[in-house]
Amino acid sequence: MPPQDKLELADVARLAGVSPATASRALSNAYGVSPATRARVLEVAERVNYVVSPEASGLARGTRQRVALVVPHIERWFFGAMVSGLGSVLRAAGFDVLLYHVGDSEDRSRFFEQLPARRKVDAVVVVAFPVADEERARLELMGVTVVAAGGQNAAYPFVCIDDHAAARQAVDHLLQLRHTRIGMIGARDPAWPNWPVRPGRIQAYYDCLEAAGIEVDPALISTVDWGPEHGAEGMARLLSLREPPTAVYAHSDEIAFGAMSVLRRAGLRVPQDMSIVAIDDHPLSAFLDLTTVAQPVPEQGKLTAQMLLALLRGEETDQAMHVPTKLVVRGSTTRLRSAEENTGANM
Amino acid sequence: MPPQDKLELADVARLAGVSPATASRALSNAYGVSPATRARVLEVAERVNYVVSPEASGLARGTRQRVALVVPHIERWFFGAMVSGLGSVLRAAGFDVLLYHVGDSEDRSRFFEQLPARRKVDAVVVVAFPVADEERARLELMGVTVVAAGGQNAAYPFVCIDDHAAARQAVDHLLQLRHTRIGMIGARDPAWPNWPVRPGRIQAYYDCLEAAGIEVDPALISTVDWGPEHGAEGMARLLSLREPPTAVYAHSDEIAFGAMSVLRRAGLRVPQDMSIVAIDDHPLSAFLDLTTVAQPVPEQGKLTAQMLLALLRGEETDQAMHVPTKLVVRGSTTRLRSAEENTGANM
DNA sequence: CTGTTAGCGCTTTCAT
DNA sequence: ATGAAAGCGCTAACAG
Repeated sequence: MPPQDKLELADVARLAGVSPATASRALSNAYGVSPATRARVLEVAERVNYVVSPEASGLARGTRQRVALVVPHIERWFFGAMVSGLGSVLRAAGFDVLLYHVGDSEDRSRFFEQLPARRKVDAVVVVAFPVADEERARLELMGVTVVAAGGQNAAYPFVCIDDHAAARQAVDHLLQLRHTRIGMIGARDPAWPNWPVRPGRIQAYYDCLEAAGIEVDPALISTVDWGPEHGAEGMARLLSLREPPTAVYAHSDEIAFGAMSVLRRAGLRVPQDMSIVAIDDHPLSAFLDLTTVAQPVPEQGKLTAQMLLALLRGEETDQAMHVPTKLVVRGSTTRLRSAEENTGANM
Repeated sequence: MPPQDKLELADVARLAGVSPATASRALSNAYGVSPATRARVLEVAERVNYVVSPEASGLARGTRQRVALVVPHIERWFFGAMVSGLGSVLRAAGFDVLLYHVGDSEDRSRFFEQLPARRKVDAVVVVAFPVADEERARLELMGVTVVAAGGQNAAYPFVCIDDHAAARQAVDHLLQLRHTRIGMIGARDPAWPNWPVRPGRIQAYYDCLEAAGIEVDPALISTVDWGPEHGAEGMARLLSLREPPTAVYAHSDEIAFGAMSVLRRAGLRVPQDMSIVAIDDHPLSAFLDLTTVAQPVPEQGKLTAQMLLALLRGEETDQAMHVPTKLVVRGSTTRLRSAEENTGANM
């Protein structure tokens, strides 16, 4: 009996010999229905394969049970993993997930201009991207709870890693390996030019070097768009310096992958000729032997969702929540060798 | 004026000095409203920031304007890219995207048992996974259009690559490079044991070797779960053979990445000691110099969505649609060298 | 515990 | 071209 969805509550009620009201109560397991009646209604509903109309139910009860996920780059591991974590707890809580993929700045502005999620959701989660002031103003029009997953977003409660701490783990690792000429390949997001995506990842570089008494050489800092191809670009630039770094700290594993490919092509060995460390622990990093600072991504999604649910229940929650990161030492970093034991570090 | 969503059509109508009926017509740009009136209504709606209640509107007009995407592994590039393609055309057509992430077999059976999307969507897209018969039966209960993206699914209209052809491009490439001992690392999905995920990718191996007059050595076939860690496993097994292959064809780039890591650790060089080719053209493949058969993923998503929209409009469409693949030769494959010019190919 | 009665906010005949 | 009125399918008082 295919399009069984033609059956409505009234039918079930009639079949069960009760009023629609009672049937409704039985189905939504509210109080005030005798076990026998409820059982009968449930049995009938089951038998005829009945499901409530969410539109009607939502209209009547003024609820939506839906949350919007606004995601910039769904095809990237990080965002997918975040969505996966968010989704699992939201679904478990009976919420449906409406996905709004804002791949480029055009999608982005369309989303905030038109607010396609208006009146459709109880909350929105902005996944790992900074919300501009005007955008925040627009979002406000929706009048719903907003939280941020995987990126600090002063404006909303958020959960993410402590970028500064993570970056410190990376840079300190290099420092401990006695490197002093440490390059940094930083990432910006082309969709948000002039917006330092992860200020903490930059600041930590300065702070660590300073703490180690090393003066920052601006030439060693390369800022590129996100992505392996640009990581490659950044590395190439560093290699072209008269005095290249002996180690590089990349803002993300994917940047590092690109950097490593340039090194390989230049005939330089990792880690002997160049140490490299990054942040993320991408699923492929173990296979590329990349030393990195791991962050738990699906967990961040789950925590964000839990925070959101608490907020929706009207509970108080922290404005910020940080999850810990952990340095994973693999084969891409090694102790700086002194000049005499060195073999071909300078191109 | 934050929760502006309290305004209803009636308010707009009043403010514009018309009846709700007229206001409704004006907003849904139906016929039968004088330009002047329409303009006035639109102006008011705009000014007070009005949006229709999708629940009420949907209830009244019996429509949903939503499609469900059922996605197995959202954190993997392939699925994310597919979703991105699907989403862009669906959104452009005014549909909202409901995401159902079925990560493991438990999620899966829950999805098909409970059919959480019932009565919520106009269609469902199963993204790159085979639907079992019982599952199809359940899906039927929803009484909506179903299409498959990125994987053939005899049961539903679908768009995907021709696996057999793609695999042939890969294996023939190896054959042309004079390899004769060609290994295959095939992938199965742990969530669907005993289900050959991509039969065409296996069959083509047999067919190509046969066409080349080479007898298939079962020892050269290694079937593993999806993922780099298992690709590594598969490669290790092949390497442990008394007479290992000189080239390997992997079902997917991510399998190949794992395989390559094992080779590197074993001190074997790619491609000198082992050629390796795969299918996908993962965004990182260019940086790992992997020869592979590229498939256009977001395009498949777009095409699937277009096919779905056509179906929803009641048009006829092809039951199957194949997108072309293309061999991308990079550095992981090379001509088989004869024994005498060989250096250390046998562990 | 159960039935009756109003709506929820919008669309859509059917009149005018 | 516009308005009045009757629902769409369900839930939430309010009685009993």
